[in-house]
Amino acid sequence: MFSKSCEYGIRATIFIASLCYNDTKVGIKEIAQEIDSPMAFTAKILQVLVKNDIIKSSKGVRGGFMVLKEDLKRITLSQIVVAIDGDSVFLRCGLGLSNCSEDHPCPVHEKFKFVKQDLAFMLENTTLEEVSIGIKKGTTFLKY
Amino acid sequence: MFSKSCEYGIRATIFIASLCYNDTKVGIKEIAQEIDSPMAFTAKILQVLVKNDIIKSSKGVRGGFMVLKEDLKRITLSQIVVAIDGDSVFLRCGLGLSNCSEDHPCPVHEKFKFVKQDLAFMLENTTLEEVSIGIKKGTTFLKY
DNA sequence: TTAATAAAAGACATAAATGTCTTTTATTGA
DNA sequence: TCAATAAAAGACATTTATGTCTTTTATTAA
Ligand code: FES
Ligand code: FES
Repeated sequence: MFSKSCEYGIRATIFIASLCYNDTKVGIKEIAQEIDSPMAFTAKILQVLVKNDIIKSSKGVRGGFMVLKEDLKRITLSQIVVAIDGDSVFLRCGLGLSNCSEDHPCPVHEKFKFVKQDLAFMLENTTLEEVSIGIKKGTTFLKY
Repeated sequence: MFSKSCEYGIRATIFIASLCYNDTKVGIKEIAQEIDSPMAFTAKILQVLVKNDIIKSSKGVRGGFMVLKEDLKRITLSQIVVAIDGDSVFLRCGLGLSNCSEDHPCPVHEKFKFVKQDLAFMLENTTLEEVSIGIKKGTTFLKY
């Protein structure tokens, strides 16, 4: 469904968000531990998320990553996915034709249309707040 | 969504199926042309589909690939996908956790569940017959 | 029975995704 | 001002997916 990069990116963002209630910044080492991901690789992905205004970062002593409390309702899964993997998951032809359109449909176009719409709708309407609550409460998990 | 292999595999199978009404076998060269795919690579994928009883093949003069008419209703997109990519698209955790379960859900488990179910249902209930009709009639396309 | 044919099989090549390491830059607190 | 810290940046390494080429095997028709 998503690339590894995207999976790590979502997991990292949710973890960082789950800590934002106490305004704590968190370092890449702890993030990688908590989501069980390769540290250096995850760091690269976080750079993209920072550039896309999804998470904030600060360098130096007491630096780290954080999500702004006011962003919890604004940021959706869709924004994270698009930042890392692009919009191909929703828009691409399911059979790999160069462009997916009603004018030149592949044999599964009508069927895939709904699945892709559902996925897009779900991602666009799922906020960071919603998915980070479970982590804070301990009812959902980010590793194993 | 699917791997390139799987995309080519589905397209090839649909094309072969669209010809099965006149019991014509078709060679790899023509298949690759009609679905605009790399010929040698596509040949490899077709080997897998033959092994999985999705298409038939015969070697030598007047040999080629075909789909049995009686298989048109039996074969579903799901079978093709599983043969090539496995069942990870339906079963894997959307965030890459090692196993997706109600007992140890990731933060998007409840949301993804429905999307994955819908996809699985669609693929399991879409027959080769259904998707090859459009190709025969010329209302759907396998390339560009 | 042989030559032509076409898929199967396997070795090899290339590109893309994933992952690691080192150096640089910015920040902070002593 | 300086040393310590941590992210950013960039070069590099490894693995996986994608794609190609050659040889082998099976089939057919002459
Ligand atoms: S053309 Fe293939 S999904 Fe739209
Ligand atoms: S545990 Fe992640 S989708 Fe089920």
